[in-house]
Amino acid sequence: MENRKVTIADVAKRAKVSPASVSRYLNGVEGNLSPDTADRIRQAIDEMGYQPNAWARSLKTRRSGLLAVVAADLSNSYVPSVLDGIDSAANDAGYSLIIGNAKNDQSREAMLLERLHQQRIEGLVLQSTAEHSSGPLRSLMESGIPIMLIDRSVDGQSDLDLVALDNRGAISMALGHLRAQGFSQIIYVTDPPDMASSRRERELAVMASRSSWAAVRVVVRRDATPAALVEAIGDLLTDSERTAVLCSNAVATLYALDAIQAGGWAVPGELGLMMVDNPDWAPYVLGGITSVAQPTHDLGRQAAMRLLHRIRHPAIPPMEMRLPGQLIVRKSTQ
Amino acid sequence: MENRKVTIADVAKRAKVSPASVSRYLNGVEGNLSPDTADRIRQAIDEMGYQPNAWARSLKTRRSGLLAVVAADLSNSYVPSVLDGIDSAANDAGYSLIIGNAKNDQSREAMLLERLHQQRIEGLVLQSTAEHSSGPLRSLMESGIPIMLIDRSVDGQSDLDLVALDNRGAISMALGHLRAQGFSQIIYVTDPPDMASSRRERELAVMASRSSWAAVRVVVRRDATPAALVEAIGDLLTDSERTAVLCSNAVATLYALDAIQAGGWAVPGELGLMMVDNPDWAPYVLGGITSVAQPTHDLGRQAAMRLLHRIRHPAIPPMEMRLPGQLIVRKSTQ
DNA sequence: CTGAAAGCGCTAACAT
DNA sequence: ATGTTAGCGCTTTCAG
Repeated sequence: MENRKVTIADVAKRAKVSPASVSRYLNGVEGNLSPDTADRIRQAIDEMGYQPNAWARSLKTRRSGLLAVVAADLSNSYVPSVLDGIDSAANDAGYSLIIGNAKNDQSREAMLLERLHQQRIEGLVLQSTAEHSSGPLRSLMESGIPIMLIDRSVDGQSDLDLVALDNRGAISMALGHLRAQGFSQIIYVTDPPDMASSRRERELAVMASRSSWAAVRVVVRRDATPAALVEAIGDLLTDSERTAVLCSNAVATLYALDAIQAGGWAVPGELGLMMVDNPDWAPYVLGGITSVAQPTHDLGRQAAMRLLHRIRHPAIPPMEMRLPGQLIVRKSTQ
Repeated sequence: MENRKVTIADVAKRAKVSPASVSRYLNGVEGNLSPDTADRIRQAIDEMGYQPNAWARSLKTRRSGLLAVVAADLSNSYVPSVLDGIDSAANDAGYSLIIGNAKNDQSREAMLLERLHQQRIEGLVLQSTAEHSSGPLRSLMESGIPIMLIDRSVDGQSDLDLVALDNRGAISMALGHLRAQGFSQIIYVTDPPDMASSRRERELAVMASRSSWAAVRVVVRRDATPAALVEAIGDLLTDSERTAVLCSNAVATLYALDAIQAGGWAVPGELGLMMVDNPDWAPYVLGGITSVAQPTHDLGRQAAMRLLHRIRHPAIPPMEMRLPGQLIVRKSTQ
């Protein structure tokens, strides 16, 4: 049955009722239909392969059933996992999900946000590429479209909701574990912290620990050459102290693994290793890499649920939600 | 400026022109406007923070600017990579992307497809969970909505486009490499092949190789217990022949790594290992795992570009596009 | 319980 | 070059 242009009117004609009744049937309205008409309508719909047109409906009801996620970088394994959580909550509520990939480019992010605004999304989950709100983001806010920030904040303490890892807690958990394992020197490997509050928070927490425990010697940025990390590790290993590398996330860990392979150091014999994040390969590399797992799936789910709640109750004040990491001890620090 | 309900009519009034002129301005129509009116319109739009309403536009033009991707399982690392490719092509063409996650559940997939149909997507990229076309999928086809299958076919040689890895070629590449490296026994580890033609194609290619090279001794399904794999490997290792494990994808490899860790075998000393797929951790596990890389990003891009092409030219006949894998030799097979 | 009619915001003839 | 008008397909008063 060719349903290219089957409209509610066609169905109505076929069922010998008014378009209004078909609409009522479709929406299961209270003021019920007689069983007879309902039947005829159902039948007509089946026979004609009718599919309601969501645009027309949206135009009238001002609800699109569309949520959007704009991620900083799709190729970071953090994102798909969070996305999975968002998707499941969104779908349970009958929403579809539009996805945007900013590719770590602020102007691209801005363009995406503008497009989504025109698409009349009902809510947005944003892992922002920018420190400060762009024009399109503000425009979205002014239109009263609920926005949930994840992973990273925007404009510091803003008036937007935020769901993110408790970065300070995660770092202190990691450092605590390393200290307990007898490591007395730490090399912290991180991405350049600009543009991502989460990175900055982690790095700050690492630095702050120096006051209570003067063990952190080096912070290496991933924008340095790989050789720089090899050298940094090599330098510290001349000491007699036990040394560990702590990585700010999974991608930074791959970078560190490269250096460790190049340097030929034994883990955990000569060098400890752990990371924030718990990718699926963590148990299998070097016999298992100790991790502070982020509750990524749950984080996405929470964000989406909160967003959906806010869509229904716009008045509730924004809040910051910090999810705890979970220490998973493996061979690389034992 | 509160732009909740700024319409083209409001802008028109403010700019003292007709709605039609504003529309013309928005769409950069040929029959040009005088620089003066254009200016007034631009100004009015700025001042009022006007955002065109995509639904209304779609309703009229019958173009939604929406593409959809429905993936079998978002948590498989294959998907985000392909998605990235699709996203970049879609965005370049000004389309937004709706994403659906079937979670390996056919009925969930069917529900998603129906929702997308109502959303009036202009095209669909589908990694199907089902062997055969569901009602909603057929309905989509009958409505003339272009569909690109990726990774897996549906209904065998169907009348839908397909973009996928050249599985036979990939397997023969892998086997050829193993043979050249002196391995004389192969254990093939795969997911249960039901519901995914790609898995079946790979397994068939492995089995077919037996006629020319009687080296493949065991095929282990991931639905067996982990212990089964340990046992299978243990059994074969009593031989004096060189043995390798070949995994059908990254997830199966994690499973095999578990067994290898449990068995305590040295790679590549006692046991070779390689896989189809090249996840970001491949270089770092066991000193590097030999891979046949899938061109995932390119696969997504090709699929999206072909889809966009088909949207413009519905008449072109469907075709099957097979992308070659690429052998990346690492330590695990040397 | 059901129908008639008025739009939602936009575009595309058709006029002028 | 610009304005008028008639819908796109649906929901929703308001009557009956």
